[in-house]
Amino acid sequence: MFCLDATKPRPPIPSTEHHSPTEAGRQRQGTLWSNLKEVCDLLQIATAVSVNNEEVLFQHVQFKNGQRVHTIGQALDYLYVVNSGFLKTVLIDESGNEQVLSFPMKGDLLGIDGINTRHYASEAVALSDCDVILLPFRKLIALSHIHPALENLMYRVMSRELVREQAMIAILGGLSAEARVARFLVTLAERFAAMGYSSKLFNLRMTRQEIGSYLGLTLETISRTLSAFNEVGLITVDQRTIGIKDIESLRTLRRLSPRARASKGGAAKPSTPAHLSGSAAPAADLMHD
Amino acid sequence: MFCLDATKPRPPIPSTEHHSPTEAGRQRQGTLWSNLKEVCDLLQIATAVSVNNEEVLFQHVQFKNGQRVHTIGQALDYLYVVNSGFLKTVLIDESGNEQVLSFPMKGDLLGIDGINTRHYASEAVALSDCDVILLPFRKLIALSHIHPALENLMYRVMSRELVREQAMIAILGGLSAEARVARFLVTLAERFAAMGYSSKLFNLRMTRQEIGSYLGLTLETISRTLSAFNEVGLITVDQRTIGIKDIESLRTLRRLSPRARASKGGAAKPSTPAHLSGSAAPAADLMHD
DNA sequence: CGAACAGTTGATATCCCTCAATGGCGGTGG
DNA sequence: CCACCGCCATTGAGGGATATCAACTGTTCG
Repeated sequence: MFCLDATKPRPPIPSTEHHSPTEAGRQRQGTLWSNLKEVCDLLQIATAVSVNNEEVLFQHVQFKNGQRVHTIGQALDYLYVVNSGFLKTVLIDESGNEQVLSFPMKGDLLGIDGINTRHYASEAVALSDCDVILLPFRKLIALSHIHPALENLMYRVMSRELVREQAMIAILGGLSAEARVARFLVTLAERFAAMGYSSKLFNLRMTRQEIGSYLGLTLETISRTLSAFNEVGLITVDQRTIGIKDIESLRTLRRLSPRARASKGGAAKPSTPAHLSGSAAPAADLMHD
Repeated sequence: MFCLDATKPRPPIPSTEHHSPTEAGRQRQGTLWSNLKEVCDLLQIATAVSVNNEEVLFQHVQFKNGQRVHTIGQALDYLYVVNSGFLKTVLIDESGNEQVLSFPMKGDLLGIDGINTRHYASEAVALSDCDVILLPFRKLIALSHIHPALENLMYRVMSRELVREQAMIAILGGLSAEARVARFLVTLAERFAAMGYSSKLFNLRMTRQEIGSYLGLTLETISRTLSAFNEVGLITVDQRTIGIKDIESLRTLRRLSPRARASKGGAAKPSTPAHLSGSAAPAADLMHD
């Protein structure tokens, strides 16, 4: 039902005992529920002490493509853990423009930006059908008093999110359009890999417009840059299907050489990727000295 | 007893003197110490329950201009609360370039980006002589078990920081150079006001280079933009001394009109600020539709 | 099938970066 | 004291990266 169709049929995670390969939780009264341990596992942080508590169960909720998990200003009652599916979080500026902040997927925690004011500061929208676990905030805090490992996990997840945003600031502040798109693809590939999906071939869940907003660029620049990467053989592009051909070059790319960017029907694709300039190969057109 | 008097005789410019008169703490054995309540007050979050604990004291440490409070990769032993002075936090990218992430000042909490990995993810450098309170991380967590208000405060401070970074991402992702500088000045003015200093006249603690890194611009662009704002009468500039003349226009500014930007000796400064285009006055040269 | 939306590509405009020269300011040492 | 030096800031000229505007195609979905 979830649609990472670009990959071969491979069970995404080393399947654990008592639930489906991709989704945590067990049926009860027609809805899915997860215990504390499953939630912690999902958050991907190696909890020193494994939490075992079968009494407390957290309810799953499904959201259809386009539905909002929470909106700006809404009172904070829950945090949310994504169990499956893809979302975006956005800020709406004073004149109604959307700024995409992140593309949460399986294992990500939503809502922590609302803890300070007790009202969500951003909006979370499903980009595909999603399965999300509800964590009643007050109950969660109470639980953390019983399970120090959970308290520890909360701090770490929030800190991790902070570091991610710092990295985003560095990308927006210092990198060229091409480098931003390259990093975006690498990060996406790594996240897919961490989820057990193919990191070589995947589908983008978001529009060029949304990618552009996320990276501080226009949709046309996203489209052009992907085409340029395709031209040079770094990736393949077909609409939203992306194939990663040379992740190492993407990882270190600072800027395509002018020749590579200009080429159209001309001398394209020599087998050696001398078209690129990355940190390892100091060339004349590097961005930072 | 202690002297958290943000209302009092205010030094118009917190310029060269090393310590402002608004410092918490009491002397003991030649060094300053603060109790838990003072720390919570400093963090500026209205703690529902006031924490009273005279037994636990936190040590102050002084840093001179240029000294580092913590560095990237260093083991996380403390969080730090700024009691006085000004700092920057920076990321160092793979080729040694500095990316400024924030300009912490009184009441800001440093080090939380290190909680996840137990190693600081960024570097904090003093931009003036600073007085900083050491919060031993483990002790802090232990204390939070005794004082629920402190636990609450920790979550809120981290969430607040997250929201600040989201705002930064939105600025970098969506605003023009002029709008970024304008927002920077407004934010700075508001923070000075919150600290009890003048929001109309203050000294920048950082170089144009550092502002540029922070805002994703070059030092020349910062300089030019400040000059342009000065030209139009929004601010006065003399080296690092900034006078705010029209904070409302700065707050809503999207872009200076081409005319205003070009003017040099020409028809400058009509008394009505029709030079500006902000969200309230839709003009032809707005950035977003 | 057609309308709305998503994506591609081209031509042009422009914002901001890069490179360069100059001047101010604060230290330091003769 | 003043010359000198390094760092910071200002300003100009020019170019390049990216936005903007526009046309066209492909896709989706009622």
